[in-house]
Amino acid sequence: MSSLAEQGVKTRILLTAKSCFAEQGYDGTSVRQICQQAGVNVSMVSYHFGGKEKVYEAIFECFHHVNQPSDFDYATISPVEGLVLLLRGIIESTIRDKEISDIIQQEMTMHSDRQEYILKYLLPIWQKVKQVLERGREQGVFNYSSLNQALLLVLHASLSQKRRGQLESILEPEDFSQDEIVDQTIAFILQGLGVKPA
Amino acid sequence: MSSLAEQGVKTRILLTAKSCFAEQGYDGTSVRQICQQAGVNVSMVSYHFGGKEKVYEAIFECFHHVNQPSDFDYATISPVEGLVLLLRGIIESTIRDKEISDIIQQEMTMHSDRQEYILKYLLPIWQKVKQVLERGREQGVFNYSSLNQALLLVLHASLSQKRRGQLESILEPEDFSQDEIVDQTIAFILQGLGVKPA
DNA sequence: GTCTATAAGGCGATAGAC
DNA sequence: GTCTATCGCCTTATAGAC
Repeated sequence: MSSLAEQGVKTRILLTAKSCFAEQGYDGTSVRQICQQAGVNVSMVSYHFGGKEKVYEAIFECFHHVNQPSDFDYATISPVEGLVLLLRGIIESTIRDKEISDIIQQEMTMHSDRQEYILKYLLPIWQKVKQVLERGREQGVFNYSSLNQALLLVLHASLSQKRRGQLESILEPEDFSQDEIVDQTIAFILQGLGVKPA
Repeated sequence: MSSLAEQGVKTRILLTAKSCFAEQGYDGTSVRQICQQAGVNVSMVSYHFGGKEKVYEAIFECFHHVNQPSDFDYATISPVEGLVLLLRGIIESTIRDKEISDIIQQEMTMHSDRQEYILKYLLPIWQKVKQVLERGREQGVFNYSSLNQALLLVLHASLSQKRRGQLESILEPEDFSQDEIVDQTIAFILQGLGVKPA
């Protein structure tokens, strides 16, 4: 049922494009390649989406939900709990949909016009992280000098899964479950922020 | 003296290409654009380098020194000191030459053939970081569950400067010196690894 | 070493047939 | 909704003049 071959044309284009953009980048992927790989005629991209750029946008409209911050009430939970919730959401979404997360990572290092589009989805989450960090410092549970630097460090650390592929050759054959990896990442970040173990 | 206009043709191409690749990616940059921006005839790329791909390789041969690990003797320094030395080298090199560091970051998320070329320069350093982490855990100064995960976290945290541009809109107008930023990054990582403050 | 001119092909997009 | 055929542009690379 979820096999590519059984999906409709529009979905096949969308899923194939997502995979290609993630592996080769936007400029490194041609409309022709997407369509060939999706088993679809070249003209279908223009017909169903209106062009290559629109396919790109459609990918995000379709899959942005995976990266949405969980809503919580500041009054009822502590900064540490809030941060853990946010981090868990961010880290799990990068593991759940590696392709989207790769596309985002690529676009963020380039200075493309497409970046603006992506930021629309990411900034609200980053803003939340920032607020939690600030509140935590006010309450004395987080200990850092620069709010900016802390925010950057926290966001980068939560992307730590990204380079597994490249480091494969020097990594150990450990096996931790996905949940354990998420927990270890969160623990590292909390320690880095100077949170005392409970 | 270091103005682009006063350099030789080969150097102008190299510097301009580095800037373009960093901003737009390899596939997003054309030979024609590089040459126009460098004030040089299109054919000069083939003549001096042998093609676009060779220009890319030449960039790394030319600038890899900035990312070389400082050599130190394991017998005379502690794991913490060794890690600090390595991290300082990595972090400072990403700040010193943002372009190279952007190019590396782009290529690492894509699955291109060019990646192999970059890894040649990076793996030795990552290997050193891994060894120091391992030794530190044996001696009880580092505290982490998964060596792989610790390595990934440390390497990602040391790239935390990378997203300043995108986060600009939500960052505070703080001003810390470059040295302070490096120190804060290292402090975060050490704390994350469970190192007790001296 | 540097230039112009051009080759050979891929690109995104679409008009028009079915 | 899907296909073929094609347009016009841009790409990398180079042959040959100076």
